[in-house]
Amino acid sequence: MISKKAKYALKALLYLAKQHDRGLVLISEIATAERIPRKFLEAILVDLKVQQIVQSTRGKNGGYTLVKDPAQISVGNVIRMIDGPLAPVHCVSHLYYKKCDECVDESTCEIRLLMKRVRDATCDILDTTYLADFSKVTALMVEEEANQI
Amino acid sequence: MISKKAKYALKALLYLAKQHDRGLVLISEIATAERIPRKFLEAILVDLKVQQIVQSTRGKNGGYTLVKDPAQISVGNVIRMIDGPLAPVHCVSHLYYKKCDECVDESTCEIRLLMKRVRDATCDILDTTYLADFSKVTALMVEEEANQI
DNA sequence: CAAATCTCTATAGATGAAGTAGACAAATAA
DNA sequence: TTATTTGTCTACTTCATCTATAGAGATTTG
Repeated sequence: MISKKAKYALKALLYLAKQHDRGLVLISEIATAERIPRKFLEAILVDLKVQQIVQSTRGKNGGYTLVKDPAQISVGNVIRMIDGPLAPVHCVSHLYYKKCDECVDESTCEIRLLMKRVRDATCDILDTTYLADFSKVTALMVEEEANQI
Repeated sequence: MISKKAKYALKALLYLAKQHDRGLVLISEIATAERIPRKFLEAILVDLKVQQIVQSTRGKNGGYTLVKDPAQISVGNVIRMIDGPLAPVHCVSHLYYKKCDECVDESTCEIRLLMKRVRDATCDILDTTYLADFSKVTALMVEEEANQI
């Protein structure tokens, strides 16, 4: 299970992706639109700022915006930033690898081999899906492009 | 991430599967062999007993044994018994379905569609892998069959 | 300066994970 | 019957994490 925090982060980023060319977006606008507790969202956006996914401006007319292209922010990385490893056990994680305390011999652990398949299947999906791949986003972007002609 | 409890449950069941035809196995034997805290394992085995995966006998010469055939106990079900849903979000779980609090329209939620793919991929692996599928177990069973001739 | 925004620090309640302790009940064997 | 072995049950602890909330502070604009 991913945390609510990670889900909120995804929703917020998706919202920012939709508004990508409208400049800065208010925290409170995102919170209202996506029904995320405002103060909680603040904390999430700070995390995402530290990770250099978003940037912000203070003061009047301030707000948040994406730093990177929505086509370069993968869902997998967003979840990792908030929740940590996607793998079901630490011992099959690439980025958060840690040996199991109780494991006698990792190289022959059958559970590990099975969990590695789960990890790979999960990462195959989440690491190849980017914010820009969500159809609403792309549909909206196509619309906007059309409007710009 | 699955819990340690679920991992311990799997290891204990796998151990019981290996000893399947040797009758009752002591909690303390499993605990020592798999390096699981003994008292914690007790609690886990009670859970598995409630779920009718194992059965036990008290008193001298007592112990635990599997109730079902190792070829009929899937890893997915074991994890579900201990940890609950395999799905990354409740709203794509079959057995533990629950609507997301903040979701405006589930039918068009893009995150949901993506997570459904993750759930399906995970379940495809874990619900089709049974205790008997672990090679050590099967190898040992083959050996034992040979010895019985 | 006043208003609008983000920022930082602190706190808090609920929940669950992981584990421990100890008395209790049942089966068996001497 | 009694001692021993083994699982059972209840309760508790400790610690961490999740999900927030409150409020003062810093910054920018008009």
